[in-house]
Amino acid sequence: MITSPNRPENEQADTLYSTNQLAESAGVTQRTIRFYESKGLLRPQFAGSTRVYTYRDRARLELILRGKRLGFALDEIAEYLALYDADPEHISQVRHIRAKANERANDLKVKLSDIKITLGELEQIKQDAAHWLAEKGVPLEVDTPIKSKIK
Amino acid sequence: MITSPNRPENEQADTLYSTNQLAESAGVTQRTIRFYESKGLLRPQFAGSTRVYTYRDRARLELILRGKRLGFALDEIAEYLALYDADPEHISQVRHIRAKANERANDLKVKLSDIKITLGELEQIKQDAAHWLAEKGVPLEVDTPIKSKIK
DNA sequence: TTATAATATTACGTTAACGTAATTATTATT
DNA sequence: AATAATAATTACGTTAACGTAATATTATAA
Repeated sequence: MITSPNRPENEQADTLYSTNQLAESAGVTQRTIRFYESKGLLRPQFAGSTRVYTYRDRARLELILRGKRLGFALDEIAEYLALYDADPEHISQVRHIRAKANERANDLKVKLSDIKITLGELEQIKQDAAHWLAEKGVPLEVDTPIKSKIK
Repeated sequence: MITSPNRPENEQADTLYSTNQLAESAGVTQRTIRFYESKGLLRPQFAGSTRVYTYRDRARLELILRGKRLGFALDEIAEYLALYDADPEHISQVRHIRAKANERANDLKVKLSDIKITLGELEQIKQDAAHWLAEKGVPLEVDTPIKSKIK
């Protein structure tokens, strides 16, 4: 109801993945996949005893990995995923989702600010270094044969 | 040389901190402070056997905590701090710093993009929820006595 | 149908980043 | 000087997030 992960355009809606395939396509190990399942983050279908993943599972995995890149713990990511899962019946549930989404957004705004500040500092460092090198009259980078060839 | 952390305006340049004071002022434990020292992230002065921290150490601690908020590991943060530490003699060192700063900036740009995407998704979730609630003709939030009082 | 390759299950191991004592100096206060 | 409050040292404990076998089941290919 609320929102659901989009199907990537360049991928068949009905593509199915084995554990291994899903893992490789995302650049993680099977262990990681089954670990996420054990934590309830992924819930594949089964064909007998073999796990079968759909593009939905793949999208969820992407969300998980993005959360990781942003430094969130798996249980925080689980909460985030729950915002997509819910097919809420009751008003209180929808309110809860809205509130949670808001919390999460606020967390992210702090990170956004941290990142901007840090990028500014890094830029400063880079400029200082560049000036220092310019004063010495030397190029910013070493002129490697490979680079000059590419250029 | 290159760049150094700024002294916070509203803090004396000569304020000194004990381990405990530094910890409390940053909202961490002494253990954390000494742990960071053991990893080489902080290098306080000593008065006898007692550690003495300056505003510089405090600034470094802030950098460390910001790095943590962004999901960086301590050894990555150590690399970042090294960009401030270095008082480089050689051209190769300055080039190295510039290159590292650039790498770091690129990492951060990925995170920045991740954050923006996620913020967009959260916004979508919030809007969906808001519309759903609007259709039902109910208010977005529960009207608590406290909130209405504040208002 | 047997060999080969994928999957699954089980379970112990590992690393980072501290937590949590317990014990031992130091320093400060009465 | 005795006591109390801080600080430091030492060291074992903990949690998250997997890694790394080892073994057992399928599933598939020859």
